[in-house]
Amino acid sequence: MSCSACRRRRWRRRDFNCNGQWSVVNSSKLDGRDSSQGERLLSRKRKRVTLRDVARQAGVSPTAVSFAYNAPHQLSQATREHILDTAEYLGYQPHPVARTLATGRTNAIGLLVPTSLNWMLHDPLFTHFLGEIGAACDREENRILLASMYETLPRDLRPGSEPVAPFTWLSSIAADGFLMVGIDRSHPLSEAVQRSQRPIVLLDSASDLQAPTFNIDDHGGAYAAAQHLLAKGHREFAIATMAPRLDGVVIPSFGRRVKGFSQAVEEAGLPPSAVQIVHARGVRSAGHQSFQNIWTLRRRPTAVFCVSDVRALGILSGARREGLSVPDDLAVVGFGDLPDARESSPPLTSVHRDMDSQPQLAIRTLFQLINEQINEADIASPHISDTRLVVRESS
Amino acid sequence: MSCSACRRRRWRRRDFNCNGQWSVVNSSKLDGRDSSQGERLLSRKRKRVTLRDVARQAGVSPTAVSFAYNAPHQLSQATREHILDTAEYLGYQPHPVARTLATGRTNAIGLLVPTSLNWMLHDPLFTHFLGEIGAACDREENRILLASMYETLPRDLRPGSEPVAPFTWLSSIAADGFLMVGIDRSHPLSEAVQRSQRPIVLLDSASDLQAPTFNIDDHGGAYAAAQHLLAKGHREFAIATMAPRLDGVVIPSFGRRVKGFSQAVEEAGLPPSAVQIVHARGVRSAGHQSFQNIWTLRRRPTAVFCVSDVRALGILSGARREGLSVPDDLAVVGFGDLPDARESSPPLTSVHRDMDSQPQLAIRTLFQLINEQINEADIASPHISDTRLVVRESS
DNA sequence: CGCGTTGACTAAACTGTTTAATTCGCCGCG
DNA sequence: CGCGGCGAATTAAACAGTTTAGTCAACGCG
Repeated sequence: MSCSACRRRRWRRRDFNCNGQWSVVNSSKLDGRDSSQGERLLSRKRKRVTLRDVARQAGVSPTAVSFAYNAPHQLSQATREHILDTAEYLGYQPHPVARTLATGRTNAIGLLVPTSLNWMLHDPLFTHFLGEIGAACDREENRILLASMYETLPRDLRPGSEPVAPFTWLSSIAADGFLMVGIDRSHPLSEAVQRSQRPIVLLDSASDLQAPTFNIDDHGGAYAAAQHLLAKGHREFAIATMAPRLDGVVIPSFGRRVKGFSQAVEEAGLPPSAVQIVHARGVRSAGHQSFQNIWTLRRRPTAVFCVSDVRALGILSGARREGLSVPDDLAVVGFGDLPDARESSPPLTSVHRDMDSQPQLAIRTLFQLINEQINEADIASPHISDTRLVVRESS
Repeated sequence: MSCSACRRRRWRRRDFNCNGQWSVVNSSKLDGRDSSQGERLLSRKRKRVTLRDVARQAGVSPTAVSFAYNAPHQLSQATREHILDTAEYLGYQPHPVARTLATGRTNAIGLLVPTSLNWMLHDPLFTHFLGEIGAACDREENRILLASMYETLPRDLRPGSEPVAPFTWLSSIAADGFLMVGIDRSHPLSEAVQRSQRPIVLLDSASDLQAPTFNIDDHGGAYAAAQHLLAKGHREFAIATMAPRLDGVVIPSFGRRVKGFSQAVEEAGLPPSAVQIVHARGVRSAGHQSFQNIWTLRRRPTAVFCVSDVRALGILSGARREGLSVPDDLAVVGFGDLPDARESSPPLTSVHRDMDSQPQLAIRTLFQLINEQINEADIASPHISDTRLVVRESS
């Protein structure tokens, strides 16, 4: 356990003797740990061990310590080991933030969502995206910084507490690039994010930002759903969607779906009143709420189109609870074709979208932008992937 | 649009004239934006506008610029507005990392998981936790930094690529505190995290760390499940759990559940061979896999206990696909009592755990530690909340 | 008139790393 | 013996903010 470097070289700092020091360390390792824990409980503010402390103790320059970790070939083997030993002895922990400041890399990507985190994380589609993004981050040894843009909405859109200023908000997001999911062009923060000069990729959004965009054919999928229901003879429809601006958040893909469905109905020669739109906030709970709203409409629809599968599944279970028969009393069509849609009773008719490759493409593009392997200009945008209706027993 | 401050006061820097400057800005605002975008496409490395640039341009000290944002009352109204105008004009964006370095706050909490992010994010229980944590972060205006400890596992545990050194790993996690979920004491990184001197809270873990721990009564819940099945007359059991160390990760709560179940069976006087353990990797897919594994056992069990509900639900659908009757051909009991457990067909018997208050308590404790409102020593630990068996039709 | 106070603002130190440029000694070579 | 080159380690300058301890002038007051 003696420090080989010390035998071969005299370090500047005379009072540091490897052999002596190490014998002390070895004998009191456990006690040392315990006592430091005690101190820690007394005061968290204990001065942190910095790279400079290690350098001083080891009798080398700070640069040498940095090299010991980041550029081993710049140092002789002996010095390197001596430094690492010293660092271990002092309990040195590098400061992530300082390192980031100097290198310019945070090794994190910012995942920005328009709603509250709570809301988004209860949406199975989003958590599925998160899984795909996680897989990519696993590969790149990056982290996900999950941040909600909800707090920054002005007071009139989001009743409640004061909005967080874009300045304050952005200046606390340390990420190398941003993946924005479900962002509408009306969002007051999107321009600020763009100005931050970091790479951005958009997913399921509507935006004027100069950034690669990955969407799906919301309009076409919803249009097909309406055609299907019209062919089945339905003439009275409901669309179940999110509370519009009630929470201040606009999810653009939902809007496109509503438009697509309505357009098909209109083109079939039916009056606009044939489509009634019901709103419900929440995610998981929105289904039940939506069902109530539909069932208490004066003109009861015979078919309901939901902007997401979670809502549709909730309506199914609401209908079951009410003793209704799906599809005879009410036909239900969802959007997204979650795995659960196949397993529900009855199995849910839904607009299928590719849940995997779209986010994969987006996150890969983001990493390529961050690593400067590609240029924004190289990307044909927006990238729109197909949707198709999968008919099952619920319609 | 003229700068009121300029009218009242002469700024040191003579070549900055608010009125003149502003007229230029106004007339070329769009062009300016466009050309800057062009530049940006050419080189991302364009020098960033710093606080010092703003100070120079505005003819004030850097301190004043900082005050303009962070301590407005220290400055006269006029100066403050002048600075903000100048900052806006230059397109100043504060640097999150520099700010963090100086203040010592990242406004992010590190959520550390033992598996790959991909794995964890497909687990509905975990994403539910994530939702609760997200809600707390919404309130505290914090972000979630999602980081996987999987990469740091040594090669012999995790075949594949080289492990990331704890040093490197930790030095890229910029968080004010850590919430660790499902961490086993055997994990090589947990000690390193503790040494980072930042607050830690553990959830569903097994650990020697000096940190508040929030667990549930895994052993008791599994024990009750076994008793229930024994009372129903079952004598041949299977336990469906995760691949043990095959992916190198040990989830301690799963282990406790296996132990609890086995112990009850043993205490009933049955031989150890009455409990066969089947392993499956994956999360969502693990259910189907588990079912296959169970159904091909030489001695077929009549009842299966799953360490999680996802697995149990997968087994249900596997059995359905095979044309089996649950519970007649195979009784199924899950653990966790997810909302989906009530909706499955047949509804799933499961060990109920409180999914909400446990993570809420954990995250609240973490924020209190970070804000130094409480001390580690104040917390009675480990905190263990009750579980209870909810019997439904699957058993 | 001298003294203490207040308001507005600044200089300098501080946060903890990385990295480009440089020095220093040593070795081999012409 | 001088010189080029090399390996090892150092110096100093970033990185981009915050914060402490002031300075300085104006002001009120006894």
